[in-house]
Amino acid sequence: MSATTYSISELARELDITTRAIRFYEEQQMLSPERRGQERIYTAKDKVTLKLILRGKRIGFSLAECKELIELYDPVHGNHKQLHTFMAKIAERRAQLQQQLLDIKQMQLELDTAEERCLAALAETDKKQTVIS
Amino acid sequence: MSATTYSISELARELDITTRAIRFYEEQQMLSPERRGQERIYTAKDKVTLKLILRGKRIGFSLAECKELIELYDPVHGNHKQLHTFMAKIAERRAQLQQQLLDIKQMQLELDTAEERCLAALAETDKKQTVIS
DNA sequence: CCACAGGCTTACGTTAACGTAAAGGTAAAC
DNA sequence: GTTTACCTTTACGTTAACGTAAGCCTGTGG
Repeated sequence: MSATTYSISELARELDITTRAIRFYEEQQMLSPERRGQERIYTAKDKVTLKLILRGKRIGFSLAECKELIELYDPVHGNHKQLHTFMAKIAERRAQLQQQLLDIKQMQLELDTAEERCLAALAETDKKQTVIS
Repeated sequence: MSATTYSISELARELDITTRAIRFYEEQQMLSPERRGQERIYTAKDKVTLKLILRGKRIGFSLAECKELIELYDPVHGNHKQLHTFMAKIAERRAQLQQQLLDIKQMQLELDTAEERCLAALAETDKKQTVIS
């Protein structure tokens, strides 16, 4: 069970972020790596957490929201009331994601027509070019 | 052809944003409404532009990126070279959107399991509650 | 007449998410 | 033994996207 661990710069390289960013996420209590002396030692779980953060960011969540998402996967929260609020938040997120899906599909359609217009415009100028030359 | 127009606060109400935000978008050259004296007069086209901005924001684009998107719909750009760069940008966006779609679907799956775990935990505590009471 | 609702400009304030620099500790390599 | 390559902490700087406040103009209803 020799658990694989990472140094901060290893993780940074692998995930293509800066060490500063990783330390910042720790400041924000989204990570709490072990220490060997002063040095931070990251586990596979920490790496998963970081990936969750990055994915959250890609779909436009704030770090605070990402933190909430991470906490959903943390089995510490046994409180009855908390579970209910979490369920509510999950529902919220779900609705938000649904809206984003619609937005993205709409945007894709529009990129289609934008691209077509570009191509048409290019064909036009090409025709003129041909005539002139 | 009595074109329908809007005052700034009408638009703000309808789109659920502040007048400050609308003026800010104008500062950023994303809008250029007509004026009647000092007052800004917005057309249906302006409203469409605003909606584009808001949708762009929902899927995580910066205002600068939204501006580029808007310019894609602006028929002013007849330059050959520009059209090519625009096509490149469209391709970029398309890839980005594709990644977002994957991210969102993954996130939805994970919300599913998170929700299940919540429900399971609730069921557990409920059982105990029943036994105790 | 004047209060009031809306519009305008100018300008400083704010939050998020890091960037960047300074100053220093440690361990292996040359 | 001193460069090199990491690591650390502390702290001020920066950008985006508005918020907020101040001060002023303008039409309109009571």
